[in-house]
Amino acid sequence: MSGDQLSTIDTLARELTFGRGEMIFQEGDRGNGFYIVATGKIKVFKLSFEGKEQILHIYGPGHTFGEVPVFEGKSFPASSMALEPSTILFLPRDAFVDLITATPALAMNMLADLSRRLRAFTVQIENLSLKEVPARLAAYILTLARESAPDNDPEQMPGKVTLPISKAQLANLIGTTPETVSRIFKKMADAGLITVQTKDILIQDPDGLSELSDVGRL
Amino acid sequence: MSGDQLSTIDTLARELTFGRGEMIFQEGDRGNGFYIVATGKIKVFKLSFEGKEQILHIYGPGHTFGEVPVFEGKSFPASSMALEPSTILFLPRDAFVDLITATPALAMNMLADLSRRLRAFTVQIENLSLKEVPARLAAYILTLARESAPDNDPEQMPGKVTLPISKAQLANLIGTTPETVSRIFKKMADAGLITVQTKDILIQDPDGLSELSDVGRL
DNA sequence: ATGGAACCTTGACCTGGATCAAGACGATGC
DNA sequence: GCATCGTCTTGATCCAGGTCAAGGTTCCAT
Repeated sequence: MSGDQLSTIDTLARELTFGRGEMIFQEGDRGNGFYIVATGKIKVFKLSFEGKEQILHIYGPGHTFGEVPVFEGKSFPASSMALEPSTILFLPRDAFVDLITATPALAMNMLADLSRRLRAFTVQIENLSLKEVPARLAAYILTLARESAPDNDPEQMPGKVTLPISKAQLANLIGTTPETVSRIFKKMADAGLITVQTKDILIQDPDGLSELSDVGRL
Repeated sequence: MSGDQLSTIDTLARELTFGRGEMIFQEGDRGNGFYIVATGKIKVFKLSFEGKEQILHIYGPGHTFGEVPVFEGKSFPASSMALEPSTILFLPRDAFVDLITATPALAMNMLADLSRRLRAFTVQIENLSLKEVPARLAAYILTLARESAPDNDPEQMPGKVTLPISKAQLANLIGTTPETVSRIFKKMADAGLITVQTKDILIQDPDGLSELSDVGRL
């Protein structure tokens, strides 16, 4: 987004603060606006009938979320909660729709953003239905490493990553349980792929990890 | 879309024909345009390393698909194949981007369309990770029934639906195997929920089905 | 530093559903 | 009508990973 667009948005937005664990919206709520993370970290997730959780996204500063109902009408398809103390900008629907209608470049940005999100879901569905847990975990570690590489240059992938969330949240994100995450980390370590030190993961064998993320058998 | 927009699109589009089983595009292909189903039926899907398939969408006449690369740059995140002889309109990227930039209403339509698709993926992820196969199957049957209800009025849900795809494709769509689909249909019939006659499904107990789609235990 | 609350790990057990293999059914052409 | 091919069903077996239960760590706040 250009600086111009951002400053216009500033005048439209209301700033909200949430403590760790506070709900931002609930699945089924009528959405009359959407959100931008200013500081902190939030998750968007679904709960099953029995209370099991599947995380759909985890977003930090700069990310927008909750815009599906803005464009589609209807209600939020999932719920959202602050993972740590966070400040969130809320953009009311009507003013934003006016703005985006008047600003083709903003509309194109929004289309690109939703498209990226569709791609991300595509990958998540592939992971959940076509890969086993070891492959999903390997893929997650590699994604983390790639994201934190300077210039996103895969050649500069760091040898150490730090988990940005608890292992329990990580389990929910990749569609499994904390117990299983723990066991697979152990197996990966035994196989010489990584070393786990609390929240830090040393990547011993990037190629091996990469193969595991495709082939999936440990 | 208004008639005006459609006729403009007509002049931009190229018409393509595909036989049953023909590929429309492959995951990773550079997308320099997107598609509208004119007649026939197509699937969008991912393949695993070992060749297992997960269907992401099945689309009939009127649906657009393959627009993610148009807005995001990059390549198709999944592959697409004709399920029956189909005619497909292809819209080249550049002309369409010009048109959408000049036509705010069209941009809003596109945003609404992508938002609907995000919602659909949200449901699919929920199904894959939070529900067991019986619940997914029940949900699929109910979705079929609701879609074919007059005016989409749930009160008018028909007592019979006809599967629009083979049971093998259905299995791929809900993330399981033909064997399992067969067994669960049998159990549902034994429980008095439905009767299966080849491609026709008589819905005996809509409420029971609905409960199964939430609670998931048969 | 110390007590407590999250969070994480490990073990034992169990089950949903995948896989493999073989037959039944149904549609299509000859 | 009969052979053939694709689609579906049924049975037997197996295993990834979920669940339950019991310690072990880490991180705070006091």
